[in-house]
Amino acid sequence: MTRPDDHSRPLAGAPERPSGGIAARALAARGGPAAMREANYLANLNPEQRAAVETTEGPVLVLAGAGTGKTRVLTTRIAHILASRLAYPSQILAVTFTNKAAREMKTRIGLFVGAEVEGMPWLGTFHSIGVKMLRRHAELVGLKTNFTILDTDDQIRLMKQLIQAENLDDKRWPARTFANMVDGWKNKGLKPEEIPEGDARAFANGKGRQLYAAYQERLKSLNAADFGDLLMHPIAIFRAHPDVLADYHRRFRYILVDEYQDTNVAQYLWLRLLAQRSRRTGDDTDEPINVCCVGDDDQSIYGWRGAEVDNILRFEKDFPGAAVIRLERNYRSTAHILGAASHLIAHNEDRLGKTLFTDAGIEPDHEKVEVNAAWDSEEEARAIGEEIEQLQRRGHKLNDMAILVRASFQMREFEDRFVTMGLNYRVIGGPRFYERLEIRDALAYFRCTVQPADDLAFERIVNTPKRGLGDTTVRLLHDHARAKGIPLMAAAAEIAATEELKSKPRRALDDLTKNFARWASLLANTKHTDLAEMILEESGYTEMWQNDRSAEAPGRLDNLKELIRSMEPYDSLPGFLEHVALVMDAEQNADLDAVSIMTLHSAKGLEFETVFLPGWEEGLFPHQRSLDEGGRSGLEEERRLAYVGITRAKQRAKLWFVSNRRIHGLWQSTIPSRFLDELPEDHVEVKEANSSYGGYGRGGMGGYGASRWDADAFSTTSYQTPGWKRAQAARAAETRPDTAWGSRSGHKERAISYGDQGVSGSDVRRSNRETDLAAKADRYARMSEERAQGGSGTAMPSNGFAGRLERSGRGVYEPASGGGRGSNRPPSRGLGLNAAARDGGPREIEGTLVAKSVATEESRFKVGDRVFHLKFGNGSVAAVEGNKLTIDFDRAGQKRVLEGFLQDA
DNA sequence: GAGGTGTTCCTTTTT
DNA sequence: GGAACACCTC
Repeated sequence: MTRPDDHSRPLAGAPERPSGGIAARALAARGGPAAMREANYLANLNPEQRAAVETTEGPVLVLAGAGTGKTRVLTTRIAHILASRLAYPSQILAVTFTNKAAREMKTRIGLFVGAEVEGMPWLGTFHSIGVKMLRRHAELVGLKTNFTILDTDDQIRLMKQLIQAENLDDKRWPARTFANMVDGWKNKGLKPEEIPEGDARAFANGKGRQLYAAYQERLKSLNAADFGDLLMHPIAIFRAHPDVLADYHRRFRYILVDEYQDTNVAQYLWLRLLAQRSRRTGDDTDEPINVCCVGDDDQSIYGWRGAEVDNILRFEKDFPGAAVIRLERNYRSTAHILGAASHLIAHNEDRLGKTLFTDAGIEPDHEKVEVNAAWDSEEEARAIGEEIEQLQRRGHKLNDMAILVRASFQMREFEDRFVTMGLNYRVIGGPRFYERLEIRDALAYFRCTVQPADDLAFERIVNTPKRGLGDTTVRLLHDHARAKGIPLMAAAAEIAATEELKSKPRRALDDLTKNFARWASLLANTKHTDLAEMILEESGYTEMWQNDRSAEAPGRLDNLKELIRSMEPYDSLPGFLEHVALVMDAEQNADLDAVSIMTLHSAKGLEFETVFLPGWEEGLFPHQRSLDEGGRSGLEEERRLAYVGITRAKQRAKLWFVSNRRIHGLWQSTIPSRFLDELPEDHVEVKEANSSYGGYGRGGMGGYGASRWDADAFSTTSYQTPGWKRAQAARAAETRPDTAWGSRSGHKERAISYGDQGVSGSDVRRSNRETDLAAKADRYARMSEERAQGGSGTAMPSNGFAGRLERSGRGVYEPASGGGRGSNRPPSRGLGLNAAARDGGPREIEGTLVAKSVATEESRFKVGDRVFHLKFGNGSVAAVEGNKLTIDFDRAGQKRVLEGFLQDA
């Protein structure tokens, strides 16, 4: 591993800027050398970090690799600015993406400078700072200062109304899809009149633009803003009102941005407006722009929601003369883990290039990155569960272990397993507290109390609990409200005072509106928690759940109590609601020792002693959809995700892949991820999948291969082990495309080709186990033979990338029976056909094509033949209909399967 | 208006 | 397989 010594080299050809020079001068001018000497917080920094902290003047880009002390640099930098009296706390704008990051920064700066953090009003997330600015200038975009912030759910309901108002089929044009589109536009900073023509046409027969504009109008009339607006509006304000912008220019002396690689266009525009100026202060000198962005292009994993890596790649152009500082000295992981991660990420082309290194050498007790194989996802969960217990027995804390999955459906298997085992776990980033139904209902009540004009909140709870105020009544309210230009609540009150409704709904409306009026009158002089409780009681909401017999009702009641409790720290109901709108997460209890389960995405920024990375299979990871929709850049983002995953580990990274996984309810055979191929041999140990042979399934814990985790088993296996060979063999089988996820075929083909392989009885997997295991060895042997004939399946790091990409471009899977065209068909043709069907063609065509190819063939099996099936083992043919066969399996019972999955026994 | 049944979808997710 | 949603019936 090389150790770059020029830690502040520019990105590309830009003149080197003397790092520290200006800073030193500034320091001398303002704080004097004494400030430097006293600054013992600098002593703990390495030279690169120190440069990042001390280069206070002018634009700075800090490329901070995983585990190189990014947060430390950011916080120390702020502390340094404060301690050196370069700026007051209120003159520093520091933005993060998540509340968690903001909180952490606040805490850590507090450790340096004490109470001064309280005075850092401009440290927060993009959105919270956006709200703050917007509340100050709301009238400039036609809002009132007390505008409400809509969450996604409100947003979708609103859009649905608009779509229906246009007489569009809201099934054909779902509000959710439209919400995503609008989100995407806002991420790009585009107003309705600015969206590309193509986008505008794409939705609702060309009504996209019109709907977007109508939506914005609706928001304005509701005095509401969605998340995107929290940045869009400030941008519009800055552009239209230079005086406002100039005011912020005067205010902020330093701007710091965390996770710069994740910024989207809107955030970028917002930042640039704030940061790009010749600062004209009273003394009329142009000072340089002191913007400091910290990020890691290798950890950019949010492209799919609008993040533009390009922002970080382009930093020097945007801010000429920028100092670029690379942090490459890693303090987190062992050399094996770093070696594996670095080698993997080196397969990406679009990167600024960093090489992580560690000062710690390779110690004998450092474990290599492990690659493990399992038969199916159940075994994977079981084996990982047992390994966790082993580690626990050796004294490791569960809190130090994490399972990082690509997709959340993978979590379930682990949860099931851990529940059975009695192993503590916590799921991070599951359904968020404030997104729960009962919480949202309760919040809607509070919103209506605080803000009677909040129509969306009103609609949400007008008939919850049931009050006999159904569609008819609500429509009447709408009409009345619209006709008179008043909010729903007011309309309700008016209508309740007339004879327009029958007595029952009229009475209900009257009660409801009077209740809200009464609660509102209590706002000023009642403790907010008491009031909240009162509202839930008196509205009948609590009672509704008390009377609910369903299993989740008690939990919901608990959540409501928790909600009231979480309001304690706030001083008013409105204050609490503002917080909730921006902070959707709730703290988890950290006292419990538990394994963390989370997605790779939510693992960014975290670290664990031991990290389990299951599901490294083609199609799942890299995810098929990323490949289909993102092409090469999609693949690269997946690879960055893999990089993020591995670099979460301090001591141990354990990768897993399985041969069979159930996807959308169907069992599918899978092949190891190409990313496994891209790992360097030196730092990786391929574990033997001895569960295939051990007494697995004979019940009892450790039933399969207790030796597996013995010290001996950790010894010198490598790429020559049976495990690796099997992996390669399985991969080689890809040349004859017989796996669903490995192919580029769309969903439709998969569903049809594999439809009959689904397991109908839930008992099958268990009863089938022994068969599976015997079959496994068999199957691998077959694969090896095929591999011998079919050329090398090896893809070594240097060339593996290109090879794999090409190979993934295959045609529709065709069952391998009767010498079908599947394997012989030229890839290009297959791909073209697929791509056309997938991208443009009507779905019907796609279905027909495939259905035809599957259905017209005659079976080569006849009743009575003995057959072998990968999942169900051996059996005999009971009936034949075209290529669909009914098989009496020896262990799995009778199944209907596609011929393509059968072989001669 | 409520409750039961059919249909469709299925990556990642913050604010 | 299963959740979420839409539609349909009583």
